[in-house]
Amino acid sequence: MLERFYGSMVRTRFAPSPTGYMHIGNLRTALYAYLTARRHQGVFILRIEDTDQGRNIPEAVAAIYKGLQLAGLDYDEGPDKDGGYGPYIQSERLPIYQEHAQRLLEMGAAFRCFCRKEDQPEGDDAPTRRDPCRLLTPAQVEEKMTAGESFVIRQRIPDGGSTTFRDHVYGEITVENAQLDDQVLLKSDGFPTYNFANVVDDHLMAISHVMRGQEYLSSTPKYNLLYRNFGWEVPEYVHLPLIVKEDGTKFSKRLGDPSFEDLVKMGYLPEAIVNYIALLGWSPGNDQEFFTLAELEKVFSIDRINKSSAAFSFDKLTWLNGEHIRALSLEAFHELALAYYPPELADYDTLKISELLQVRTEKLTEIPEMVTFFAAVPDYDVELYIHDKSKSDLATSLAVLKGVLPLLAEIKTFNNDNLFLMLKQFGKENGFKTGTVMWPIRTALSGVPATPGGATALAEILGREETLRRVAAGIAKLEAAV
RNA sequence: GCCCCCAUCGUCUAGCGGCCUAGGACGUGGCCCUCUCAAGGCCAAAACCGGGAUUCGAAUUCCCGUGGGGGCACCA
Repeated sequence: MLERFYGSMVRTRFAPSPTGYMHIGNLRTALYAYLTARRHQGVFILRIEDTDQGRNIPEAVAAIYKGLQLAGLDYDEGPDKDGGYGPYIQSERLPIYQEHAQRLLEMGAAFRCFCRKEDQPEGDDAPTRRDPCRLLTPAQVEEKMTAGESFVIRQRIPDGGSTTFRDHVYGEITVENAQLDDQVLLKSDGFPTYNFANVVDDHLMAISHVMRGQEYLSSTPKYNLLYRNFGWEVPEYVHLPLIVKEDGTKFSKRLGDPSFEDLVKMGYLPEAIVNYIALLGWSPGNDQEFFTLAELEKVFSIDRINKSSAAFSFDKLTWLNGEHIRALSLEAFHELALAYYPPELADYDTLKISELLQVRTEKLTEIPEMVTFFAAVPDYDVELYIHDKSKSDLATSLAVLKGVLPLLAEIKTFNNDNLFLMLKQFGKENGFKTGTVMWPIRTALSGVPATPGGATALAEILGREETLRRVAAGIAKLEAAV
């Protein structure tokens, strides 16, 4: 399906409006556009769509750069990377839109509309598709203009007929022109609407594949009419299915759903989010689910994009995040984990702690909770020593702890392997299962029912001195209870 | 209201007329491993929205219905 472009350059673009954050749907659009460009040795372009003067957030453009960088989507052309098709910020292209609107006016494909915004009907039903101003005579237009009345420029939709276009994922779509409205192309403030700017820019920037959300599907015929008016070749269209929540409602930042940046703050790795997002609406055709960006660049294909909307599953993202965490080198994971360790852990060998944590961490944010016991044993219930599976109860626990205390004090090399062998031997000699020996020690050392690593691993990290102190405290606690 | 789109396990999906007693993954349940918890291994429950039509044969093609989503802004 892409044959037509194998001979020429594939150029895709990501054209966000500066809202201050990277919406998940936008991230996926950017990803797919990026992957399509990379897959065909094409060019990926960043264009800023800041044509809504009432909605611009000053720092928002920086957020776009940051988001793309975080995701690893580097662009070949953009505001700060001139590729000869600039400017790449729409607010800097105003004369271009005005000139093109003028051409449309001259060929009769557009007209000036002097209606006041307040006069426009805004009901849910029976929208006026044909604007009354399209009937104004040149003299009337002249009169209103000299009177200084403000106006917008609207597209003149043909009265009859229909418009058909082909979309790569949705196939052929036909819409009656009667269904299309005389949309505004140029606002009264001189800025273009998205509907106009995207057509002009996509053509002028030689975009080969227009990739965007499915919400633009029904207005695409209007864009095609514009391309036809200008005599331009229509680009390839690739509309992407929506991303929704598991309850089927829209995934929206405004409704409290996290943005890309929010997800990172929640402890998800950017590469895991990118991996997960790639699978939301696309599948490789085999069973592989773990992908690095580099791998995606090799296998991504427009032909395998799905039509139906996909629900965002935090469960699956979390699992995939765990996969990415485990795929990290210990050093890389350690560096990430460091930021989540409480300062009290500084006394310990945190690299060893990281080693225990890596296989047990699904989200970085759950790290603090998993390691607090290293800093201090919480006030735990003595019942914690009772554990059926380990055949451990208060009596065995007390006996084990007491028997093991001197051994721990004497053992020459205080490390995981030696401790394990020694304690196992202790169990054998005293008729205890290994688990019966380990359970009370682990409990005394941590005060929590589950820890990253077992008794001996914790002991090694805590060191002989602290281990003895905690075991002694455990003995005291048990003696008080018995 | 009008127009457009979509429809396989709870979720993401494979399937592009016979290979389907519908495959994989997440999640869920069980077992194994085991020094707790994870990780890992094994197993289980779990789906083709409904009705017609085409065909020797339909999850796959067509039509109708139903359900869901999107659009109809001087927002993108």
